Amino acid sequence: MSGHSQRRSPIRFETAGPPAGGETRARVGRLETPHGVVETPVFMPVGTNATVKALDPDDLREVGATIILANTYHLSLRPGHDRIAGLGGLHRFMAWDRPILTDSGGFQVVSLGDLRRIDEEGVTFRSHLDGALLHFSPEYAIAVQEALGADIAVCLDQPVPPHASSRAEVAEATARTHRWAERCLQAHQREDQALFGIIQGGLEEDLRTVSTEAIAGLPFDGICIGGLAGDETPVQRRAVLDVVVPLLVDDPRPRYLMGLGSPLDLLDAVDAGVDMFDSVLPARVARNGSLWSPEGRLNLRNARYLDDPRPVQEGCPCRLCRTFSRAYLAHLFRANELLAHRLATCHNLTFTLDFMARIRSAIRTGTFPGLKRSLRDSQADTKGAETADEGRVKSE
RNA sequence: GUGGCCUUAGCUCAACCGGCAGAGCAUCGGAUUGUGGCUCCGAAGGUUACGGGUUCAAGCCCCGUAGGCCACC
Repeated sequence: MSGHSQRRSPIRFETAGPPAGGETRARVGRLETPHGVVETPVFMPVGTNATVKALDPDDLREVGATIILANTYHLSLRPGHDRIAGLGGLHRFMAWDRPILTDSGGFQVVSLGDLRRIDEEGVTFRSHLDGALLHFSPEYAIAVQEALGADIAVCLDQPVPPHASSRAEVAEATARTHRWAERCLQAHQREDQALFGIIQGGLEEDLRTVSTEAIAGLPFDGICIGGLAGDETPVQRRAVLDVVVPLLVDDPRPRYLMGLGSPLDLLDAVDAGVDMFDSVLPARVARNGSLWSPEGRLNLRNARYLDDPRPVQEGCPCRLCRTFSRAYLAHLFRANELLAHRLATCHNLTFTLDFMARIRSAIRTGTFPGLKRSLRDSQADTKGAETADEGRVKSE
């Protein structure tokens, strides 16, 4: 461990910690990276294939994205990390000059299905593109990410779906994740790229404790909390965060909960003390016709919107709401038009990033607990808007 | 005008020798959390063109009517 204790971090993170013993652990921060500053808590849109699906970089800036996530696994297969490196690196390749974080491919190992074998050396699995047998090791995941050249790389880990795994399996995957974390640190060379380690441990309190201490004990630039945003309940997730975050309370590094994206989930995790998030959720549901608003969720494929001249969300500054009606968007979805994807994605990302901006503002002014209570009581999250309306009517 | 074939869910079509009328698409609703890019799940939808007949039982067999297609005149 002493071998890498000399690492100089290419990022700086300043945070104003909340008063100890207060009502919330929510905090704001300022993350300086080689490609710019990121205000936290932050939501990172996911751009798997070096594109946030349906959007271009102008759209991304317009929706308020300050940092995005791209995917090591996918880009290594296509177009290939060496090709991207030869073309000047990921930032230049995709024409996005702001910060990027690359995921390690660990998640794909569990999400891409059955044909995989995990041993101490790494993961053997089949390409989702052509079925070719491939191998990912911690060292290879780092090499790929160094070639891509994102501002932040993360370790190859072994996430475990809590409900499909025994305690012994979670313990084994967690211990292996720690060993791989050390190998990733040893392998990582680029001085202009940060490296985050990943905590595992499933839903087991003691394993989460062990994992937090193991990862926080290594000289990473940030701490990821993995293995959540899956099939656990919000209560179970919060219980894990209430184990992990207090152990990091004096740790100056950013905390990144991988995979979380629904507004109420984000709110609760910020409250628990998390700084960074990513998720495919707002973009994916947008492409399937679900539009988020303060009143709840609108399914634009529903017949009720076919004659609705109002914008999806009154007063929303996004490309969709400032120009087009619900009726028009409903038509685009039914006609399977590509523009529906772009407009809906712009809206949901605007909504999500604006939501995070409101959270940051509330934290700064000390009103976050009130914001949290009012949002939670309104139960407006991403459930159906009409359902929420009916609930209100019934309660009167 | 004559002959042949046809008419089943909104659409395109299945349904063995007469034995509980189905599918795809469309419609309606739901899902989606470190992305395998038009996905997944569910629901509704029928006087089988119409009127008779035979039969324990008819989408299916018989008669008639209406409509459609093809060929011939």
